[in-house]
Amino acid sequence: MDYTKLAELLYPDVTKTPEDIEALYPARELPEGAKVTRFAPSPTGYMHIGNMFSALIDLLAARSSGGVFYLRIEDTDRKREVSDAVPVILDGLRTFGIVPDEGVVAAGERKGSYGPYVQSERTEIYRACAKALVAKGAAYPCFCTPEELSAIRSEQEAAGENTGYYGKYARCRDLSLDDVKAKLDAGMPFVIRLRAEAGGGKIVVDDMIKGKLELPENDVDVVLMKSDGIPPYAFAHAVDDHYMRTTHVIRGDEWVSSLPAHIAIFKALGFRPPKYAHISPIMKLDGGNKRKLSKRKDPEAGVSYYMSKGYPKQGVLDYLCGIANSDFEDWRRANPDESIEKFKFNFKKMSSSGALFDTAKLDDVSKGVVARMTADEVLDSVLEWSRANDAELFALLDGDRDRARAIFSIDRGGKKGRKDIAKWEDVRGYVSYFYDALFEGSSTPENVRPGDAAAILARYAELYDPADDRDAWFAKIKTLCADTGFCADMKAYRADPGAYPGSIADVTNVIRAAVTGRTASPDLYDILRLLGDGAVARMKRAAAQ
RNA sequence: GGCCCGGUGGUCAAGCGGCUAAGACACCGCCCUUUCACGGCGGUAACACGAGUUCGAUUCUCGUCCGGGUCACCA
Repeated sequence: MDYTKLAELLYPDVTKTPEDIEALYPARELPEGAKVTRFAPSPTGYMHIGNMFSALIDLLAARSSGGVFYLRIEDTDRKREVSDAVPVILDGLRTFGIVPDEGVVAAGERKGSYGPYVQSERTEIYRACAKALVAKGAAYPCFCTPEELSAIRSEQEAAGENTGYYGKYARCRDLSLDDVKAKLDAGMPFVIRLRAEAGGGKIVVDDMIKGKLELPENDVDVVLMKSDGIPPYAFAHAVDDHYMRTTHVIRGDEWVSSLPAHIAIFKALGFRPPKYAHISPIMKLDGGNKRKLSKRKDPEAGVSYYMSKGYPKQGVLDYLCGIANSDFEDWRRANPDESIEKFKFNFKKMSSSGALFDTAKLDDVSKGVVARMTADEVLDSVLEWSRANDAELFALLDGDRDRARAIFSIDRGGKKGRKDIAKWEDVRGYVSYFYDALFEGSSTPENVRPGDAAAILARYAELYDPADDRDAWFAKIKTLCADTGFCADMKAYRADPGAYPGSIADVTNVIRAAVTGRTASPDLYDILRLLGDGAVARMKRAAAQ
């Protein structure tokens, strides 16, 4: 069989060779040990948190080694393609601060000299490689129809054999040149398949995360070019990552089972495979069992969820970094203001089993991040978020920015970091009592008798003067205690709680609850000053009830 | 079902033949505090099970069980 003729028959118009292409993409000039990574999403219009996680690992691996992180669009499945999906990916990445330095860096913006970075624009390259493979006898055309293939599969299933196009089931493997010519002339569609080598043995791959992986050698004649002339994932992966000079392929571990086929393709092409890092999926607890976060069932599986809730980017990033390398938390404590790109990321420290997504932990990390922000940073972020997600809140805040800034300034700065905002969605509740439109009404602490509470409020409404400074203000609280029989000295109170109707803590809480509707809030003195007459009105109203 | 991978407190996790088995989140208690927080201190709580190897197994081997992934002209 003259494979060259077969190749000519299949791809008469292809004149380029893999060597020609090779010359176009010389080795990258990077420092020793630099990692070239890539995030390669398909444009489905949806971004999974797991995808973002792997993009983060790409970024970390590249940055911590002085390498390059690029983004490639894998749009080889025309059926699944969604229009305008690329901006969704880019937006998701950008709002969480993951910005590639090469490839498709923004909608309509490409950078780098290893492109094109969109697979649908690379068919010329794939065709040249496919042709060369056929000419070498390493690949061949297959005319089997989907019906024939599924018949083969059922036959194999019935016989209890492995499914796939291999061995005796690979019917098109040894078609003669004339057979091929006849089928081509008849206009039959075809795919190009890899002529798999014997198989039966084992291959060992040293995964960056999972360590030694012992896998069965590939014996399936996998599809290299689909009948639409576009390659499926595996072939595109091999040629793109080779020509784009990727050093480390980081992807979900659902790919490890197809790794032998990928390695076989690299080998057939004469390319050296990259290093692989297969990351475990992010899981969720469901009815006592762990399972992969599902796009259909779990809203929190989508990156858009975190965008719409308004999680600050550093909160999400830090949480994810903590999942990636558990010593990240210590590093963050030691370097509170450093960019995560400075973190010395280590593949070996990644877990080889799937981590459960812990929203309580995410919230805690995120609260820590927000607690360190200045009032202006908080205001700007909340404004930006609410503009798109909470029009009422935006109008309130934007209507008087100075007042909004003053609200966010309470207990902020210095060592008093309050941790009550995890995400911008929480802000509405946090500021509600500062705005009559959002105020939910006064309440009374459970451990104070209603009569006492009313007396405290009525008296304090007379006593309170917005002009008082902090000391004068507190002196009046003490006066209030004396007037109502409550104990002004916490130590004395603790020594003999039964002797008083309550303590100064109860007194302040009565006022707090009347004014804010809750028993936990930032500094009362500051709140009262911001509320002014409104606070007094609330106290009077609550006292009258 | 075949083939891979995994199993340390409720969760994330250190650990690599000998330890009172780290730490973080959550929870509980105490302290600090004019309130609420923050913070500090302390507490409850774990090596899936069974064999083997070994003087000694959380660590090594095998089996069981459980969990996950994958078996397309989808990625």
